[in-house]
Amino acid sequence: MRKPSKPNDPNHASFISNAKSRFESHLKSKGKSLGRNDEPILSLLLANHRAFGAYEIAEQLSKMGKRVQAVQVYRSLEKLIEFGAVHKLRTKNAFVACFEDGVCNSQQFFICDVCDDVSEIQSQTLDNTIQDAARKRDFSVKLPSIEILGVCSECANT
Amino acid sequence: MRKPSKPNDPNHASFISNAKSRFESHLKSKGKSLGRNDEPILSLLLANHRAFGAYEIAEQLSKMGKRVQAVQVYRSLEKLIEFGAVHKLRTKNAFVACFEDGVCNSQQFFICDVCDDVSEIQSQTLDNTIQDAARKRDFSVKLPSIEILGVCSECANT
DNA sequence: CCTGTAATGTAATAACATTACAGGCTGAGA
DNA sequence: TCTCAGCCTGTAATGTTATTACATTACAGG
Repeated sequence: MRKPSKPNDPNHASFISNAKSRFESHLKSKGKSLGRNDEPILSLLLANHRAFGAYEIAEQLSKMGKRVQAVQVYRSLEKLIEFGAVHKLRTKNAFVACFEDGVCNSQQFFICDVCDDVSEIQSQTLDNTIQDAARKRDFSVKLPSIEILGVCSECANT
Repeated sequence: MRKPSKPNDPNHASFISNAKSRFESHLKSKGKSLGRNDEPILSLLLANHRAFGAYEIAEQLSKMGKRVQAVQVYRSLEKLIEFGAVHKLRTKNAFVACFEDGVCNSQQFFICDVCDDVSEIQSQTLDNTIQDAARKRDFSVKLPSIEILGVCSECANT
């Protein structure tokens, strides 16, 4: 199983620039373009492995000299989410970068209560299990949201 | 597979009174008691198969002559959720009664985008799959939240 | 009666999210 | 090159969800 890129990975930098250029070409293909605010927001999220609230993002960027308000953050997030570069965690009302390579469709997260670390998984088994359950009840799945709260291994061992 | 009790079930009334008395004895066992607001809120939720926002609950009850504010609703909901009589849907910021018999630990929902119907399932397979995935990453699960948005069979056939 | 605990009521505010509107940039097509 | 449409931006206001703070009421047990 390939681990998703984390900020301490040696090739994290190249991962980030890849993610950005994928996003940009996606936007172009949809007649849109990379906005002035999109890049800093994506960077902030990619530089961390945890989720940020929208207002927290605004605050962080403002601290770094790039003054933005919440609404602008939400605008960028909307595009980023649509593309799959960012996911929304419903249990936290917060947003986290996607660290998977390529296009990401699934939405399966383990979220540590202690350190707030978010790790995304792509379990085909889990997907299949859900599809099976859905089929049994004749339910057509649009958007599965799976967020498992608990304690990660690092926090358990301290 | 046993279907959860729905408002149109012939034995729905007895299901409701069971749920209420279970909740009441649970409270007693914890040195608490059924509050003036708890019962109307639980009744409202049990009488419907969909999720209600907290403010919507407050509004409904107020209409019925029982004036309550959001904070009071949240207070009751907290108790009801802790007991397992009500679940919170994070994708909707809304609350739905638990229609399972007995104690409910799991949190697996199919939510219809069209009619807002919520159906809860208790898939052991799904639980196991998640536990497996968690074990692999040494993650200790506290609170899994699984909400599958889509279209239910009834809405698909119309 | 007094006291401690839980429940209640009311007001205010925090936290999260969206709408409305005015202005600015850019690129495709006349 | 002009220009107009579509997108992006900034600002303000508002809507929605959730919580805090504090004063009050209800009630059981000493």
